[in-house]
Amino acid sequence: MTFLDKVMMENYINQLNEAQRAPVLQKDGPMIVIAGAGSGKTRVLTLRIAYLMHQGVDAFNILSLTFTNKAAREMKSRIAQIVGNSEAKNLWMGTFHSVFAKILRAEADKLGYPSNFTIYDSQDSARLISQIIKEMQLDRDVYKPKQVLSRISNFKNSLITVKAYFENPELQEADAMSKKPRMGEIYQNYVERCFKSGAMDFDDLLLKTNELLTRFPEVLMKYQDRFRYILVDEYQDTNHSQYLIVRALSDRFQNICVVGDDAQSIYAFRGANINNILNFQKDYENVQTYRLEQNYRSTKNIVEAANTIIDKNKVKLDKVVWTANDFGPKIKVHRSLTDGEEGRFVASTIFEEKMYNQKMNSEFAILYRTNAQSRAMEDALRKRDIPYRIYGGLSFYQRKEIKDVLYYLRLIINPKDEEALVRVINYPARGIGNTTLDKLTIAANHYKRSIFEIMEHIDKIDLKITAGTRNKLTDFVTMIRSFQVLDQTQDAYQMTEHVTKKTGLVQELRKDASPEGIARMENIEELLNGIKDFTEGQQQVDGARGALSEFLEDVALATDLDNDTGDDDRVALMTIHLAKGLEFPTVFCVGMEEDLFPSAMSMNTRSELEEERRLFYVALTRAEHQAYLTYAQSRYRWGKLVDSEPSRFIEEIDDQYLEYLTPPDSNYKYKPQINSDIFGDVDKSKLRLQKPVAGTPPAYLKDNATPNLNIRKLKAVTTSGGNSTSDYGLSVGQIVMHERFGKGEILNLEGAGADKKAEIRFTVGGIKKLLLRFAKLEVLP
DNA sequence: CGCGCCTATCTTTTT
DNA sequence: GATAGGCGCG
Repeated sequence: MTFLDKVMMENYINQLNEAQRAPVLQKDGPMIVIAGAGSGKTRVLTLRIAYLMHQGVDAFNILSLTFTNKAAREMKSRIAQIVGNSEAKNLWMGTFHSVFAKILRAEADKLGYPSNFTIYDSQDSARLISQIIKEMQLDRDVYKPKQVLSRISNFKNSLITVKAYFENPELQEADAMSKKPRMGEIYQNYVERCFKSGAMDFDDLLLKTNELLTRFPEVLMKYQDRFRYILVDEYQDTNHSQYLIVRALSDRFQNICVVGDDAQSIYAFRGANINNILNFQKDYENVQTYRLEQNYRSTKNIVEAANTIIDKNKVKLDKVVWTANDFGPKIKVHRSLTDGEEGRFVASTIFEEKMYNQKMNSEFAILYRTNAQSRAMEDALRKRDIPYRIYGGLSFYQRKEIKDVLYYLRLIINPKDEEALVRVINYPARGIGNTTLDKLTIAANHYKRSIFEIMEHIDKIDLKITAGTRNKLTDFVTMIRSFQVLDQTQDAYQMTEHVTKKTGLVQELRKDASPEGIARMENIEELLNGIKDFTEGQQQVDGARGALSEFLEDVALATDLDNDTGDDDRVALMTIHLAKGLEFPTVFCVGMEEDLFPSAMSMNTRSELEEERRLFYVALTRAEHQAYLTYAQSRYRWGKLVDSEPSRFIEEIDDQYLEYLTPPDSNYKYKPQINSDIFGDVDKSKLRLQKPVAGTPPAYLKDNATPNLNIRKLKAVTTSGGNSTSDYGLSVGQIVMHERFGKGEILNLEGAGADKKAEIRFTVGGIKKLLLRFAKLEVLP
């Protein structure tokens, strides 16, 4: 450590404010940093790691878990600037999934997995579940593949293995009550099939890590000793499985630093448990708590408006975010007639800002609740010739033609990968149809082998497959085998080029001369270019030769955000979820409508609604200078024009922070419809959105109820509409059944009449507060 | 066995 | 409005 280094380090630390400095300087022991939006937490994490290294901690002993791989890369390069690249390289940094996938590959044999195991994406999992349901001849309307998958995912994230499931009568009872008595069998089949295919799904990466650390104490010791300092970013979004991994690894040295913001917890739907952050102080001894409350990102107007939103939530940590920045312009609210018009408003606003104020495209972000909303925005931006980039949604790697290539590559690395095999065995068509595939699948299940292994021994098993077809199967096996030989010596780029040619994929695509077909061909070219870049990049790293397996690992866990080079000037379009952690001078939050945001699926319980509200908080706090909230009176959903009402979130912001660009909605839900004055002058009092009055009937009971009433709403009305004053016949201690959450015990009842709520502890999913008006509960004896 | 047409369902968010 | 799966015909 030279004198110069020391001065530099001190210089960096002196640039921090007092609140930021404290967690950087505390070297040992458990600590939690509650970091408000825009409070510079990335700086704190970066400097904390740099300072640890400065104090002599070996980079190999530091594990830093981030939310995206991009965040990890950026942090690493910032640290490299301070401590030098050769040291920073040795840091363990990445998402939970990528870090533990790496560890699982190293230890795979202990769990009976091959080290080249495939990582199934959600699509693979869904297809497999769907296939299993079909094989078991179950009713697809009762056993909805997506629902089944999400239940299995919940099991895994709560560490409920198949064995644990069958040892737990309550879980089985809950599934039986919801008319899915064979859930356990599906779960078992799914797990077996994944194992047989040498595949782990996303949840397995965490579940199997837990299994590894519990079953093999010597392995746990090894990694405890390796990761003497652990840092976890976005701790509020960790699920139970991740929580246990962190606890186990940090147990020996207790040098654990978690950073998060309960107000930005938006991943409960995938098992994230906000209690992990709320209860951190109880989990370790002598926890130091730090609060970063000064926002450096946004204007006073935005920070204060956001505070008023989050104040509406009941569950939160004590924290007040403030800023010394200017007040800035008010949040602009805009209403339009249709989603198309909304798009045109956004596009022309961006156009004018660029024209008159010399703004760059990259200064704008358009954020929405659902991916489907991007289309209207895209159309409008294209018409104005405004370059944009969509993040997430149907990402590049999910395009059909790209996946076809990737499935071939996956099969080469792991021929047991059944999802890959099924996808490519007859594409391009080579005369191996469904009948043959069914026979192979049955044999594979019977012999508990992979389909590929059955195909290798096709001559020794009598499957009533004709000689002609048998030859075709053998040809296919030979082709894949030849690829595997090549893979020993060639890099990912050479392999992919070879595979696309030899399999006939390229020839197949060339046949299609339509614009779409040409676009598909261009996508393949782009994929090849991407792989070339990757390969060349890898070959700069020691110990890597840019092999195919390295590329696939990268692809499986890459997010769209990870591939953002950020070097071209484009407007960013993405879901609010994806926008977390990012910031933009101007943010358009579009589709601010009831049933869309908050989502119709998330209004059943207070906790769901609070999560939506936190999501809105995240959206608003992405803006540095100017935020727009826009909504449409009707929009295309499922190809049909549907009426909509402005989001309750708009009215939850105090008017002093808002500027209405259009008169408020004359078709607003609590007011009678007046068609004449949409564009007319309106008096000042009308410029306020009306607050709902207690006792106002729910929107779906009004006379001109929209025709898109979904089943859930109808049921809610019929079961509870007439008896809003009754006590629902419930009492504390009763065991009840909920159609979505399963079995639970009533812990507490509060409120009265239409507002009566029950606090229920569910066997799966934990404690939830439900509004009895909506929750359909069945009392169990 | 392959292809094309029909339909149902999807839309909440993602590693 | 897109896509995946089912079904029927050649």
